[in-house]
Amino acid sequence: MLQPTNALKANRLIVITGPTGSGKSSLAIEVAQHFGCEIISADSRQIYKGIPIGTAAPTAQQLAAVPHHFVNTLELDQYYSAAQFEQDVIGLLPRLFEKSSTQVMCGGSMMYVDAVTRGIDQLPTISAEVRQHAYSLYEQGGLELLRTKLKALDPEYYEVVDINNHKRLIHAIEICIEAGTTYSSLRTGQIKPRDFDIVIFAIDYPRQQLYDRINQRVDAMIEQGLEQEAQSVYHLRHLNSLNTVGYKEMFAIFDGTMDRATAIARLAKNTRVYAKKQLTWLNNRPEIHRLNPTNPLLDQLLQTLNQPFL
RNA sequence: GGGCGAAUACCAGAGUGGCCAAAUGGGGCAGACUGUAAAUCUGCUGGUUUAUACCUUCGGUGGUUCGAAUCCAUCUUCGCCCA
Repeated sequence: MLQPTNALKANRLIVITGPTGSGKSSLAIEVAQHFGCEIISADSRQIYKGIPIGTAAPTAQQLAAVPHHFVNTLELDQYYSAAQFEQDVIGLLPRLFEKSSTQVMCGGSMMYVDAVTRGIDQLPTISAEVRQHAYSLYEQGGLELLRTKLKALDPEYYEVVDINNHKRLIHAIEICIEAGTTYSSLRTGQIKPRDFDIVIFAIDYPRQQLYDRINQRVDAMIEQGLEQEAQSVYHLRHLNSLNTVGYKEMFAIFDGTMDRATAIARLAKNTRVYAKKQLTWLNNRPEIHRLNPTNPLLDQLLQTLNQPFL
């Protein structure tokens, strides 16, 4: 059933997402220029400083052409999350809407996109002590201990978690401890209403073409000096922000565990795998408008926006 | 010309009479996902709409055997060694 959501609200957020290498950034700039607005980046890695090449962050020219938010703003050791992103974006948008009633968000971190477009549940922030405690459980007793612990803390959630995924187990345990209640009682899964319209687009390349583009982009990154960039942050390799495709592979070269050619091939492959995961996520969001890259993207996007019912 | 070794699924590579449609890795495909998510985790990967089922596979052909990827013969190709 089509809902007449367009133009009901005063403001509108255009979201451009899709797999890595599909050309989101340049389309976002076109769209932003068309509407005279700014760009909110929804990218969990471009937000960090010092890793522009490997994360294919907007270039200096692109940044100069349109103001970008959430790019190159955090130190590599700073904690950040989808929930913080939601809060930050929702906090920023009113100010942006004052300048233009249409704004653009662009990025492939699907959880970040969801955090803004659908919202995520209110959960307590985990203290360092609780986090450390949860991880020490894993170190001491592995998955088995985590399972036992979670089963006692939150039997309901235990029934539905992926019990092989230590991150999920740990996180659930953390929340139960921190909140003093069960994680399942805090999981509403409800979509938060927003006071602005949301229209989401993704550039839909045929798989093979997308993979070709990714392979080319990896070569370009190497030419631009990805290896040197990785070298410059090598000493911080343990940070989550660097547990990232592009850096992991370069670090393996420095470690001497992989030769250069193998590492580069692996980087390309891991990027393809990442793109596939994004596609899987996209497949679960039928409301997203797919743009056909063989035709002018901006035109298609504007045409969709002009339809009376979205 | 002689001697030896090898040929296994998309690739690499185990298996050397039944528990083998065949380990494992790579690659490929598919999926999950509510707080570090470019993270983390899962399934499939000979065919048959389901399968603890059946069928077709382990270079070719022909044998031995109740039973062969595994043993024998022979052929083909590749590698190494002696000429």
